[in-house]
Amino acid sequence: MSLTPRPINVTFAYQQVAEEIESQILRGELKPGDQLPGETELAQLFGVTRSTVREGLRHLESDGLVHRPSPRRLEVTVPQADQLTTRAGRAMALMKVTFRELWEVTMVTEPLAARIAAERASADEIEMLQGLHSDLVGAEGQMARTIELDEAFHTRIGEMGRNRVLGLAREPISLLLFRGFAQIAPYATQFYKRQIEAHSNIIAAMRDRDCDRAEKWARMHIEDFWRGAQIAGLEDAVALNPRALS
Amino acid sequence: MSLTPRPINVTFAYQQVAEEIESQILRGELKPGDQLPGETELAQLFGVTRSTVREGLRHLESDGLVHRPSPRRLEVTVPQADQLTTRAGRAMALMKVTFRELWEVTMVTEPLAARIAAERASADEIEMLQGLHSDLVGAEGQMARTIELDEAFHTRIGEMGRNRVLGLAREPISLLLFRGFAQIAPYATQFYKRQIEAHSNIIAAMRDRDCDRAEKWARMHIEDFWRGAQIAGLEDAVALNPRALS
DNA sequence: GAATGTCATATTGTCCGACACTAAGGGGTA
DNA sequence: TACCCCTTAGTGTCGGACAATATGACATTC
Repeated sequence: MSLTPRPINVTFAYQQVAEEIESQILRGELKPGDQLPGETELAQLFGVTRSTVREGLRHLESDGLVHRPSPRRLEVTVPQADQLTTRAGRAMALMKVTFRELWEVTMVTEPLAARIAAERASADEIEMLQGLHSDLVGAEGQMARTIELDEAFHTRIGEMGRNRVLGLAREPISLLLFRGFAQIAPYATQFYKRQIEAHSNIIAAMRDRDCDRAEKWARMHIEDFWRGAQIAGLEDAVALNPRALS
Repeated sequence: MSLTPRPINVTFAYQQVAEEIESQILRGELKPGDQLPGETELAQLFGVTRSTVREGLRHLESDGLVHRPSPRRLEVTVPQADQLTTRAGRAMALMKVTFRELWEVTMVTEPLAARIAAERASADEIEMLQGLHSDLVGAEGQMARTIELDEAFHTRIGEMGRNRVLGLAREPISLLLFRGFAQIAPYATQFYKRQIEAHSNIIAAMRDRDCDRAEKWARMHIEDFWRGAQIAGLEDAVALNPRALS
């Protein structure tokens, strides 16, 4: 006879506190913006000590489900995108993902981002993107600034399609991938120029609301990046931790 | 004159504890698997109380950077995929993303997953996938089980391409999207049959190592899903919280 | 009346000390 | 060696304490 291996897990008090509050948030009984009672009150509500409540709150805080605008206010909130980005990026860095893995996914996300951005971006947004691009052109030679602006360029496109799911999915990936720029540039002299050209073409396509063209140029842009990575011999190199730069 | 709005942030002791340990992990000084000192020792190391250390540890624990195999062991670990999935899924549910957003991204991730799976999966893995599919066929009529198996089918394909970045990116999305199955099936009678057919064709293409065909069928599969969603009027409906089912 | 300044209060961040429970390792026995 | 018992250290939880300070109420000034 086989005993079903159900991993029994003792749930400690602080976990139960966190789970209970989390559950109420997910069930919609607590809505983002709602303010929670003080720690002392929560403690007697749950029948535990304040220390225990605090540990549970740290958990929720780190999950991004609650946050403190000021030390005295504790309110429910929806997890912030940048928090998720940080976490996912950290995880990918720690699991030592390769540039190949990052690139394969980027090959489909960036073209999609460009396509829906071309379809939905406002004229103002396109102009802002043009501004960003101009800054990038002006920053030639300054590696750190170039990377920063390149990232910003792609992030903006990712936001312009008004698809939050895509935004969430592509951000940590592109952040890690485009950091590779620094390692590629020295090897491929034409590289920089072609990146600039691709950016220009993407913006032009967006101005014309030509989704197909925007998508195509984005794809070529990322393909180009890969060629650079190959020249630099980075295909199966481990992507750097974004944190390492800041 | 404009005052630069520098958001002053006091960092509390428990945050500093967490940040210090986190930083050492990210810098590689602490490697996954390493065991950390006890709370009491950490407390005197950092010059704070045990309570303070504990709050910091809860933070790291929730981040998935450390975990306790048993209450007595505290070791460094790389964030687990399912943890990230849960978090991202929760976030998307709370920000009330629509099926359209989920679908748009899925339209590029699943074809990619099928393509690289067809290229890299072992014969055994393809057989296991076939097994999963057979179970799915056998589960006709049982909605909950059908959804569960459908999710598993897609997850497996996502893993078979051996691209962890894709795995991380697509999992929370597909989880949320395929839950919509339950809402679609009642409206579209042909729907179920066509999903089954698509799955079969994907497996067949994988057997032939025909990447293009696998990709094509995956795309058609997801397009089909969208047609179903349109019939059910779900395009801009908010995706359900996965938690709501469990 | 609006803006500014003062003050009392409640709540947080941190500390200390304590205790029950149990996982882990040590030593003894078969 | 393999098994069992026992000691011990470390965790989870508790209760209480205190300084610092955000907050809202109130008083003052223009």
